[in-house]
Amino acid sequence: MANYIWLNCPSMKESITIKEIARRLHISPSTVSRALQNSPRISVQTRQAVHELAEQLQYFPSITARNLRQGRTGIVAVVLPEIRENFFSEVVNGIEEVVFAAHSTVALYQSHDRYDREKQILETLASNQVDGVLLSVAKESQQFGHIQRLLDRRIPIVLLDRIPPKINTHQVECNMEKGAFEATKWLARRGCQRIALLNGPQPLVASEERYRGYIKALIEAKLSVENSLIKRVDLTTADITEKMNQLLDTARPDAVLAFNDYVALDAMQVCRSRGKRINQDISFVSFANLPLTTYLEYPPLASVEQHPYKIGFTAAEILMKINDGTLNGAELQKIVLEPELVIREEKTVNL
Amino acid sequence: MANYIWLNCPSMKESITIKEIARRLHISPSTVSRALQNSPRISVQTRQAVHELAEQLQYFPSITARNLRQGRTGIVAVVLPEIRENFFSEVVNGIEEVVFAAHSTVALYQSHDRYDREKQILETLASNQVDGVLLSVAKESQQFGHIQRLLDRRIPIVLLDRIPPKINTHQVECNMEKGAFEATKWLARRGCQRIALLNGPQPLVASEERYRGYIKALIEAKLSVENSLIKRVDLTTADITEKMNQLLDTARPDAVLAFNDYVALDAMQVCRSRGKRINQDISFVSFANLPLTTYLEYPPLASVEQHPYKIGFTAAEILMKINDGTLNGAELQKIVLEPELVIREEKTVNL
DNA sequence: TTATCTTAGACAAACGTTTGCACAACAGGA
DNA sequence: TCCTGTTGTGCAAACGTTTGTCTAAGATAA
Repeated sequence: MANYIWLNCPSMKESITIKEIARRLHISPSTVSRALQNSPRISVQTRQAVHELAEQLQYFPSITARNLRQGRTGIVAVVLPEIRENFFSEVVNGIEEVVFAAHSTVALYQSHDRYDREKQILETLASNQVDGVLLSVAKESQQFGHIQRLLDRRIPIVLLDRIPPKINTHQVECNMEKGAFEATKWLARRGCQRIALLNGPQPLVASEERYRGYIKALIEAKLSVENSLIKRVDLTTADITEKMNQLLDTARPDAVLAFNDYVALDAMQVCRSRGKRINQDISFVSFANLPLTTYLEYPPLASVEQHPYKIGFTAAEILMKINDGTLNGAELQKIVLEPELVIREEKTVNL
Repeated sequence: MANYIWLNCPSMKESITIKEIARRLHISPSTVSRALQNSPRISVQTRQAVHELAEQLQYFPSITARNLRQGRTGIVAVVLPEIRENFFSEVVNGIEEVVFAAHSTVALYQSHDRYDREKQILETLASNQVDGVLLSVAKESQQFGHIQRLLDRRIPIVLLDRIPPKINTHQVECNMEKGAFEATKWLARRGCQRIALLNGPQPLVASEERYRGYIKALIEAKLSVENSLIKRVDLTTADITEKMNQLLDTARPDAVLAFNDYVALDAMQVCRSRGKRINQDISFVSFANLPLTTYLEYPPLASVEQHPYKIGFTAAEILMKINDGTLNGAELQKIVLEPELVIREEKTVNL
């Protein structure tokens, strides 16, 4: 109520446009437009006059109008499962760096790992006519028609990290087979003989990759592959606890390669509660290299760093290059980054 | 190169518009527009026909055109220090929920706690003509002209959590004075006599608030206020370590109220390395209630929950209500949420 | 029958840019 | 004098919506 007269005062509302500048300088809007773009077709005097007046009047171009005219929006949609996961917030960091530098805007959407939400988001994007989409699919998603529909609308998409099968578009991921291979090999070299794999859920490509790397390393190290040493978890604490207990009961592992740090941490709780000394009776290696592990009494001995920042950065770069024509959108970019095995200084229990 | 002829094929590029639907149904575009909006001015038959054809042709409205016409952008800019901090990613979650439901878009910007970056971002926003800004200022920022300039351009701003002085706009924060008060009182009731305060840096309003609540509780509990029990840290591990060591050397605290969970964790490392038994010889309480604390051997006994999700949610709601006229932008909203002291089940060292 | 009211829809302007084309003025060369 | 360039600018259309006003036809009432 307070200031409603003031708010309705029309003179305050009018924002100055190209037309207004043109009117004041007695020239045409097209001239002003070109002058602002520093077109060589406009004389230096006119250009200067326009720039001065624009500055003086605090002119800001209407991005909306420009977008409409030019058929672009300057918006890059980022669709991720959950930014509170450190991996994804780092991905966003990498993306933002590139997109901001290119004077575009990051529009953020979270699927919270739910298929229906992801679908709804992509449908929204179709009408928003974004310049491109960076997508990491939800854990839950099993069908991918929504992605294909966006591609059909000629919206460039770059898939990050979680790459669904059968979708033919640009992608950036980290070679987790190699990561699992290196991690397992490292455990074997350290003398571990019974290395367990606490893998992720079946449908995830990431689980498949880790499995392959693990097996490959066992073979190379001449260790036998035992099914009792391999478990899949659905990433809930309850399930992780159950499977870790099963491992301890039946397989007597001396090391565990965990799907990610969270799985490792939950599994370690189980081991501790059963009197095992972490990294002494049983060694842990996992994926992700979360910053929180620095605060742990007994963090995993090593972690496979997946370079999330670089994944985001690279994916965003591909999109920007496609949009400015540096890269031909028709040639699909499929980039595989190399992971890195980060070894921590060893902390063992000394009672 | 591959498909460039195909890409240039004009027939593929044309997206269907209201005009196209109108042409096919031999009616005018305005009728189509109104039909799509289910205007009662259009007959039921026509409405149905329009909807059917729109569906069949996969019509998506051009948000850009609509925005231009309606003088809005549908974009809410979110400017935060760092989304990898759990607090802020939860804030984003709350914001996204509201903004997405209102069919608007979240544009994300991170200042990385740097003043120059924050300034640059807000300048960009001025020309992008966003519908509103949700801002949590950078730790580094001491001057706030960039915020005022945005307000001068009639762009509604809601400040979150970190509220700078002298800026008169909407704000949502959590009452940290009360949080500190409750936390300190709880420690006192538990029998702690020498409660230290490991506070944040001077310029932060948040530090001031915690200080006041701490003092108030000490007085109420009839404990003496000792300067040697109060330290300020700059939130780096090095400084925290130094100040915690000073505390142990000179003040013999039996409890520590830490600025946030990270400060608490670093300080606890120091205590452990000096042989103190956490939550037995020295009790910890802090702010934030990070999820990582569930994985800790000895988490802080209690944490002051600041409800970041709710902060984001509330702030976004204010913005949306201002923009749809439910709320008058001229009446400033200053909302203070109540914190909550979360008590953990006690874990003590049992050697 | 005429006057008034409703209904369903059409017309056209507007939002603020950008850009292809036209054009006037002036120059230089033949 | 005419032709051809060059330079600087204006005109108008276009991007895809939304919305105020107008109209024609039919309905109702006097």
